[in-house]
Amino acid sequence: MHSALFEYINEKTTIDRKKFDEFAHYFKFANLKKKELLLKQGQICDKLFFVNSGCLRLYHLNEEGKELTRYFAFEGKFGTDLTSFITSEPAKDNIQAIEKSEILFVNKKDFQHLKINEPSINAVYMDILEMAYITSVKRIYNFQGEDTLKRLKWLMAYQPRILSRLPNKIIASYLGITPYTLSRLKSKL
Amino acid sequence: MHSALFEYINEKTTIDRKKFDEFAHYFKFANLKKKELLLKQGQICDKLFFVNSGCLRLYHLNEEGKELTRYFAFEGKFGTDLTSFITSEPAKDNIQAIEKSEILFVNKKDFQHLKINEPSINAVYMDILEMAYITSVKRIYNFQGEDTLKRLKWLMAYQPRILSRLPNKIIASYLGITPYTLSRLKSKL
DNA sequence: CGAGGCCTTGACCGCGGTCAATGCCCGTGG
DNA sequence: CCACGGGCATTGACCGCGGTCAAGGCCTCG
Repeated sequence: MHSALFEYINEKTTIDRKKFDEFAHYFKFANLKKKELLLKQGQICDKLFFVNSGCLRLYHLNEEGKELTRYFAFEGKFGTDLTSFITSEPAKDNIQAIEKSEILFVNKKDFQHLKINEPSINAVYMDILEMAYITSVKRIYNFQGEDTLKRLKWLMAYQPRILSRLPNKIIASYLGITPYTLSRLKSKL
Repeated sequence: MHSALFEYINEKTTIDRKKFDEFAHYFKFANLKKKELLLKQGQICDKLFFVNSGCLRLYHLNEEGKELTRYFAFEGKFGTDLTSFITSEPAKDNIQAIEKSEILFVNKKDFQHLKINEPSINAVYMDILEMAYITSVKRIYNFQGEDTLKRLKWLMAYQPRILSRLPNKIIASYLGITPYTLSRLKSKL
């Protein structure tokens, strides 16, 4: 149940299984139905989620009611509204299981305790932050001054899983375009 | 010369001046002329920069030769191509002093040494990362599905310094629009 | 005082959004 | 197991935002 998490941590830093088993119980298990919501925008996000199987997405509704997807977390990855987790301010995003999913989750309090007492967890948090930052910056490059066709091609090149696995409606909201435009782009290939 | 840096660190964590003075020499001083380049895109960024006075910007040229600004670092802030600093891959951005500036800079090697041996520096790095992440995510919200007028209004509300201090050409490249459009937007108020 | 860069404005145009219609797929219940 | 309904994908017609290009005025700096 916790082995994917162990592998994740063991990849980022060095930890033996015995040590891991001592604190693994802080990470609780949950089963999610398709489309189940883990967090609503406006709530404070005080948990980290680790995806065992399935897929989470972060999205929000803007003023016009348009749905905008910001991030996907697939199996073997962490996902959360990090901004809210860091600042304890209301989250801008909803967190939703796109597919039937199995996850582990940990409280912010427990996690901070671990961060101080377990060097491996501190290293993992640093890594989560660094990767989250790098991913965000890539998206900025992609949005700033690139047309929709380039954005789609970038997605094809670097995140093909998203294209093959998720419905067009959600892909479009991730690219910041309408499903109509995405459909036309794909026909141009 | 190092007092602004001391204040920065002292704000994020607790440190006494004596301790600070022991390692402050790792942060070297430099004087920059207006428009001077600190880093060219394609080089590996192995330094952190702290702005004592003036202003740095990060920007790159895309395939069509259009200039896109990603970030500004004003006095009292750190600025660097964090992605390249973290991964040691070639930087996507140029780093340039927009105005005559005074900065401190520290090598990645020295900084990593400090990060391990000085808890305050470790805390500062964590804070730099968290703030950089949060700032990036805000820009994503702003680019994804918002029109140019909203982007400008957001800038007026949250980063008025940029508007009052920097030339329109650079502001436009930060917003991902042309100077022509920015000019028209401003006339609409 | 001259030259070059920046800001502004007008004319034009094309990309991408909106709206409507159609067809397809898939899940659900009889 | 089949029939139905609703959501998703596609496509056409239309339009408006924002980009491009050209021209003119102003300010700055050499």
